[in-house]
Amino acid sequence: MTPMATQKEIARRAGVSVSVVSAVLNGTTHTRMSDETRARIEAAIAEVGYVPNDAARALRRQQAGTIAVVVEKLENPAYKELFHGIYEAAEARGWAVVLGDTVWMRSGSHFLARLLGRGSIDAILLRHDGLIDEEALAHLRARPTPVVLLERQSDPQDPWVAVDDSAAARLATEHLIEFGHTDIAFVGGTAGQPSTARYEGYVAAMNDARLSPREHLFTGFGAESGVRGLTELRSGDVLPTAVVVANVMSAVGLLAAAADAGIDVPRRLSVVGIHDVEIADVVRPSLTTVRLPMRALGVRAVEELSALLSGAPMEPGVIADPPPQVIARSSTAPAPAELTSRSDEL
Amino acid sequence: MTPMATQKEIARRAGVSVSVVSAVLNGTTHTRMSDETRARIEAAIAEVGYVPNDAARALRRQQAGTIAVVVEKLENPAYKELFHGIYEAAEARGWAVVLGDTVWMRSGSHFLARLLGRGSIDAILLRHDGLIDEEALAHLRARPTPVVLLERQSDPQDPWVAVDDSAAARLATEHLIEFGHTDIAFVGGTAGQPSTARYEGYVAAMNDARLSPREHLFTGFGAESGVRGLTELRSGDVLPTAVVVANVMSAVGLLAAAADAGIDVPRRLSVVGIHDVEIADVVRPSLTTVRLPMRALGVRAVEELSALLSGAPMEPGVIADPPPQVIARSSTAPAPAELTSRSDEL
DNA sequence: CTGAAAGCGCTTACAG
DNA sequence: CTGAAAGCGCTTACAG
Repeated sequence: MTPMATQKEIARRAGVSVSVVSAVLNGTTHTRMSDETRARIEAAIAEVGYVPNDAARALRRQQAGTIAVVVEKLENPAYKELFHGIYEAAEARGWAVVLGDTVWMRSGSHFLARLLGRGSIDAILLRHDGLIDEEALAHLRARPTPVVLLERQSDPQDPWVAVDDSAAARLATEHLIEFGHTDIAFVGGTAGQPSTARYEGYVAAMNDARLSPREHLFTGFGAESGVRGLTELRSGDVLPTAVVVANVMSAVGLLAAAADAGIDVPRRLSVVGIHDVEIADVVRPSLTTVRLPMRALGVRAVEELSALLSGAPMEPGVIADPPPQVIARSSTAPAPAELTSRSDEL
Repeated sequence: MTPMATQKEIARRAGVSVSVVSAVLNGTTHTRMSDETRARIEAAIAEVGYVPNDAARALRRQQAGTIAVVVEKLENPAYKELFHGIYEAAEARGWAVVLGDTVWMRSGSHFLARLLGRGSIDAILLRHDGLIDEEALAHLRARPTPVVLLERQSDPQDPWVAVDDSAAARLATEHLIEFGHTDIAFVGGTAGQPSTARYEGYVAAMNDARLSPREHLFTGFGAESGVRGLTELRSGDVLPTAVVVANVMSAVGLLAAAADAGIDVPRRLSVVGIHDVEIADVVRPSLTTVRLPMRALGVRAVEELSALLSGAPMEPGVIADPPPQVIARSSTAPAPAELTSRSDEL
């Protein structure tokens, strides 16, 4: 096995020109050749253990066959299904997928350079919750590399696809309302998509039920955010009987904080998290969540990218099918009777 | 801004040859030139918004400046720090990092092709727990692309670095022994690294304390594995008073199963998980863990890769500094007195 | 049915 | 101080 064999070497061994070697490798041109020639070439290919040079191929074809997926907080378990969907759809189209975290995209990083440069990445799928710096975003927009955003954009200068965050929060809220809750809070996220869309869904559900929505408590992401969320709720006049948490890890953090504070979930406080992930099923009490079609989001995103690359951009939009779905577990229950009637007490 | 400007276009605008353009871009050759020329070229570069073509560069330089990191179960929270360490060390050496999951590496995938091919990936960091198929591994080994394994190898034909899994499990076990436990089980993982190393550490600690180790319960990974682990433990004659779990998510799953079964953690059963991740602090009872230097592992792995690429391979080995460390939380407590003396009861 | 040649965009000896 | 040229490994019209 010759480590670095090229088509030239194969051509030499098989006594043909590189054109023919390339032809048997790609099957695009020179399709007609004698079986004997083809066999000789295939033997030589196997003999040297040929692997193509992707850089040369990318340069010549003017496309790398690779797309990048960049998300904020790679460790977010909600991305598991998203990645799977993206991977499957990309493979089906002949693309390799590479992943990265938005924190790697800081100005001047080699990672960013690879995204901005041409030749090694054909397109980018980007999901962020507002923590990415504007400079990096501006860099991206200034490049010809297509970028599809995995979140709703009010100003659709960038193509985007998104799950229905608003509907998800609406469902979560309605689930609580059906349980008789009237004082429901909304906690978590930052000012920006997708948190804002979720808050809007919550407000809509509250308004529909003629209930007063509370202010959006921007506590950020992660378990710590849930802990802070409960602290803020307890520092108010009245502790609500239920809370919608913008993010599943925050919801788990809020659950822990409630346990530590001796607040009984779900009897005194019901909790719903957005995004159904494994951990929701594993904490105690188990967490009621809203399942969002993250896998379908990944598939749609790749389709959008594909359309974009072929010059036929699709309508940006929200994934309607499958719709978000409440997964009821043990963290939600009917509102405590004594509180819904009088609405006081800590 | 001309979307696809090349050095040729810049040279034309500045009235120089591409050699000089390349020189100001890279600063390697043609270092002496008139300030006026340099200024004119820099102006042209800014004017067209030049970005290099990475494929052309990679082809010419015969290196891509990108390393791939492939792990099993991307969603494992223990990787968060590992990725961070790898990223920092790689950036410092001028490499971009791309991530992928081992399940993407199945034969014939475009992702695998990109790893196997030359030109776009200079080297690979690979971590797996035995779930990767041998065929993919054989493919990798047959290529000249350097691979560093992020786990201990008994047969060091591949370079490797690893955290001290054995010491971690030993510490976990000793922590329980200090609490007076004598009947301690070991649950989780598969037959293979790093689970085996952890089991060995457990056995060593038990032997040192003249206690009888139990059999390794191979239940796999993830929360489900912990649930199965508890089921198996309960189906035995005697439920141990403590358990070391090979994997932190499995430990959380075991905690949930214990709660559901009405087994009091930590008063009836103490639980320790390997790997300190955020979730350990957020479940209730919070989970005692052993913290492993995953960030240092990432840094060392990149150093090893760097040495390998420069033809001076380092000694493979275990990261001794910082050493593993027990993070005591609420899932471990002194052994129940009535059980350590009589050792029966369910 | 097969080969010679151009060219993707870059870097780097080499010549002047 | 600057330019012309070769060549990295591939694909693809084009010619025969």
